[in-house]
Amino acid sequence: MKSQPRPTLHDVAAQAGVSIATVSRVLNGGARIRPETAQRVQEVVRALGFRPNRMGRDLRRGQSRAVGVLLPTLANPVFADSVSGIQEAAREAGWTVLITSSDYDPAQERAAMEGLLAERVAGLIVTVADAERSPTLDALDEAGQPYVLFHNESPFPERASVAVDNEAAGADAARALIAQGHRRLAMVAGRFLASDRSRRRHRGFMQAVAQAGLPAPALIEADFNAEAAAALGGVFTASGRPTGLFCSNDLLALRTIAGLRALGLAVPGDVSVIGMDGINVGQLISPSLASIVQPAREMGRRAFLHLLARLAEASPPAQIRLSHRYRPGQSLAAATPQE
Amino acid sequence: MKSQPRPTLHDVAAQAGVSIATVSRVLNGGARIRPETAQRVQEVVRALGFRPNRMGRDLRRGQSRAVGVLLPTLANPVFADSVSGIQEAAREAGWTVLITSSDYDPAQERAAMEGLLAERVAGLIVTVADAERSPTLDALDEAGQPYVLFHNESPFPERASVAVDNEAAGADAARALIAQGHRRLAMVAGRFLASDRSRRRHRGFMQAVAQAGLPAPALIEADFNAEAAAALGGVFTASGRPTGLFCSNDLLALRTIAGLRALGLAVPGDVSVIGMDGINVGQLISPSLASIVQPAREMGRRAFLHLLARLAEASPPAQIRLSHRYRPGQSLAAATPQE
DNA sequence: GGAAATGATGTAAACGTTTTCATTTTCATA
DNA sequence: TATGAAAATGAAAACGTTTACATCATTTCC
Repeated sequence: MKSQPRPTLHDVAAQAGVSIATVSRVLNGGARIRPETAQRVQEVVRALGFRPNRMGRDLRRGQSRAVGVLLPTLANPVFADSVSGIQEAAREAGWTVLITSSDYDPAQERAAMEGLLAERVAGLIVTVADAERSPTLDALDEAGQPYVLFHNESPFPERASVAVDNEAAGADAARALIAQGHRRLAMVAGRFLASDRSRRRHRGFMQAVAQAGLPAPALIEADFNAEAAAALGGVFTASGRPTGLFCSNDLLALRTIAGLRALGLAVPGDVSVIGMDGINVGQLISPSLASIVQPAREMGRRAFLHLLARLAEASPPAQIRLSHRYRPGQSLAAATPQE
Repeated sequence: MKSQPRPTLHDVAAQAGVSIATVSRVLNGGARIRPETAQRVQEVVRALGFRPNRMGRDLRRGQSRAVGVLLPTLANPVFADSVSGIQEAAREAGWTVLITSSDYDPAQERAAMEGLLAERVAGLIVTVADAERSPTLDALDEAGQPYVLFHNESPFPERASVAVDNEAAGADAARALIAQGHRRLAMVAGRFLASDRSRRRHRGFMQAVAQAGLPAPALIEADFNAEAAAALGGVFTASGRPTGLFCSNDLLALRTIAGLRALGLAVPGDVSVIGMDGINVGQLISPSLASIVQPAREMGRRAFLHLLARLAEASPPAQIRLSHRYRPGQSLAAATPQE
């Protein structure tokens, strides 16, 4: 079955005995049309199953009611959920969403962004590795492309963003561990402190620990792909090993727990672990994962809405901070007194 | 900073002292152009940072080198991975991917599909709840819209599809349990046997069990959102309760295991569990999740490539079956002899 | 009852490309 | 050098919309 040509404005106009301009006006509203004419047109539109051709419309308008989204990966549920939020808000507004992912690779990040620009998206929602030093962002600025940072925070106030307060989140993670009596802490970060997210969480974590008068936590950098156990080994064979661990995201926390298990350490028996993101599976597993929860879906919604506002020049760039919250889990238990 | 107007073919043509037709030809290749002219044009293109406007191009071509993807949800990693595969293949081919999700809701499914059609995508990759009875698919057929079923299998050979052999997968799950000495089995499905995937897996599972001469397994329908424990309670309080459980997907398996735990049953101590999909987190948790693995990413790639072939009318509709495989996990252990 | 204002609709240009067809240039051959 | 085929390029139409402007019909007001 070959797809027969879809009806155009001309077909509708001919059938309804009016001009294409009138049809267009009926469809777009806002113009004065005689009610009976409007109704007749509507009927033909329905009868023919007419849908405006987006290409013609966009070309004429000079804008494609589409936003581009650039994320590290969809494999991390926190991003998948964020995307759902974006899509939800976009659908309500009648916009289209183009999604690309960078797999944490700067080259792919740049290429994906170029692709979105070629698509003539009206604006972008981007999560970059490091918003404080990003060629990708510089290129966007230079091109004058409107965008909203997502999950990133920028030191430049003219760069709009939607994120949680990662520094405060790191601090809250520390306090959650400390409140359960943990005194020797450590943080596990992905292969980057080349990530502003990780860095901020780390900074907040360190500050809260220092404020509590505790010794400075070790920082364990564990490559996402390598065996987490290897990286953990160094810190955990030493005497006086940490009893409380903050992992910079939940997926990493799961890997870390698996690594600890491989080392013969029990969670939370020997070590308590808290992650960040609040992914759903964290609550299904045993021990359930304590985490600093990000409102991923809501963040997506807000990012889209803020971008829309920016595009309409209805609002100046804002650095929107949504609030995170601590979700207890079995992976974070009270420190054993003798430790 | 306002985005200044991007250069068009006209700008390039003027600057290079040729006509827009020549520029177009240089860019699209396939036409005979004097090398020196081509080079001059290329230089101007680079200098001006010209990128062809997709709207103009698509409008003229009458086709929007874009494919639409309709999935139940991105929250299930098996779909997120599938999308990555699609995007990867699409990027290589220079196509754009539009993603929508239905959240398992027929109304949203239909609405999302309408949205994609309005977008004038060239073709669709769709996962529907039930491919054997789907108004959505009927509508697509009627509109003459090319599409490829994804994760679905259709009884109609003219409907192209890319999926694993779900029936065989169900059978393999049964055999994996049986091979470990389990004799009393049950299957847990989501809120639907209104899903062809679940039905096929169920059918294969039942057949393999019957073939082994074992009593027919109970079917437990557990709403995804409700407490799985409730649904499980009925089967597991009775004497002679099952020792082997096949869950129709991994996410459901995780929920089920949590439900069993709530009932005071240990996995795999009291009950062995095998899921399906092979999501990554399954290998991070403890006990690790035994599963029938789908090659999600590869399925995505193949779905896109097959759709492309169909669009080019380079191949007739095929029902492509990719092979699944059994991945052992700690959640499936040998049955205790006395059981 | 006529002028002016208002309301409804039509005409045509424009958006940036690709592509058909016509035209010019090039170059080998007679 | 004249001829013509082949190669290179240009002119213009078309894709389906939106919208400024023009036009026509209707009402309103004196």
